[in-house]
Amino acid sequence: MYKDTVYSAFNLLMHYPPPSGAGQHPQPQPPLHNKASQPTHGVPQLSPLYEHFSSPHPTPAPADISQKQGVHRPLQTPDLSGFYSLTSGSMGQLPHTVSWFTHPSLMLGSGVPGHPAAIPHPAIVPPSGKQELQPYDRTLKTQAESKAEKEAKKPTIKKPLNAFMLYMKEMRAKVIAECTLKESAAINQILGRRWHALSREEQAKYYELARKERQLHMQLYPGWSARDNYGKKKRRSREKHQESNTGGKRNAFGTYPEKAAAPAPFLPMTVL
DNA sequence: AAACCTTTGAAGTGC
DNA sequence: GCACTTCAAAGGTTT
Repeated sequence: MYKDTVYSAFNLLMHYPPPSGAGQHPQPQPPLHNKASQPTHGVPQLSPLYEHFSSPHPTPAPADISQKQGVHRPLQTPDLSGFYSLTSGSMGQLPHTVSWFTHPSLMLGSGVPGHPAAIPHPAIVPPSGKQELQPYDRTLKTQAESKAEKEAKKPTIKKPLNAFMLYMKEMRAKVIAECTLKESAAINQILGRRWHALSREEQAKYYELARKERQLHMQLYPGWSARDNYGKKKRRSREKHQESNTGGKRNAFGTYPEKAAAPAPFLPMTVL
């Protein structure tokens, strides 16, 4: 049950209280994304991403990576999720592997014109692994159906991760290890609280990293829009969620985070 | 099997 | 310009 995990997670939350006082949370950075200012031509300049965060063990440049069969590079498996992640860097130092593992251009995967190699990147995911239609029914399909099918088969270019998503990727394992929880919904609640507990400077690092990720994403996929992925997830009816309107900001599922994040009312005082 | 849950932030839509 | 919606990740849970 979600309640159970949320309640157990609450104990952990108590160790990471948000800054006292409403409105004391670090405010999101001003929009860093300036579409008009982004270059839309030429070879993407990748170096800033690798230079931004210093590391005692510098990550090889992408060109080097593409040639080496290094330990970090999974050549056989298409599932790169483990590599598409911030490494186990501490809060004070962002991992240096973020960008070249994160970014599609560096994975030389499909969807990157000019790259003959075919190492897929998590941001470029194949359509659902459903079986292809057999030849016999091809003649029965209309042109519109064929077109729609073709469209559905296109690999999906995922949205670049925002600052909080990058933070979650880095910290998830740590939180899981601390609280033994695995359920993402509960973990994410904890991460949300910790995110608010970060100083402005600490958050700024993730905002900057996210900005660079967006910038590189735009350079690689000039015509890409978040809209391209709209409607790819089927959703069940959300009507049941909308009745509990508290006036707060509603999330994607029609629920209200402020309400959901409230501590369990019947927690034993001993754990508080 | 696929959506849901849960978080924040970016970006899209509609008025 | 504002309010609302969708999707990014993740993995256990629910439908």
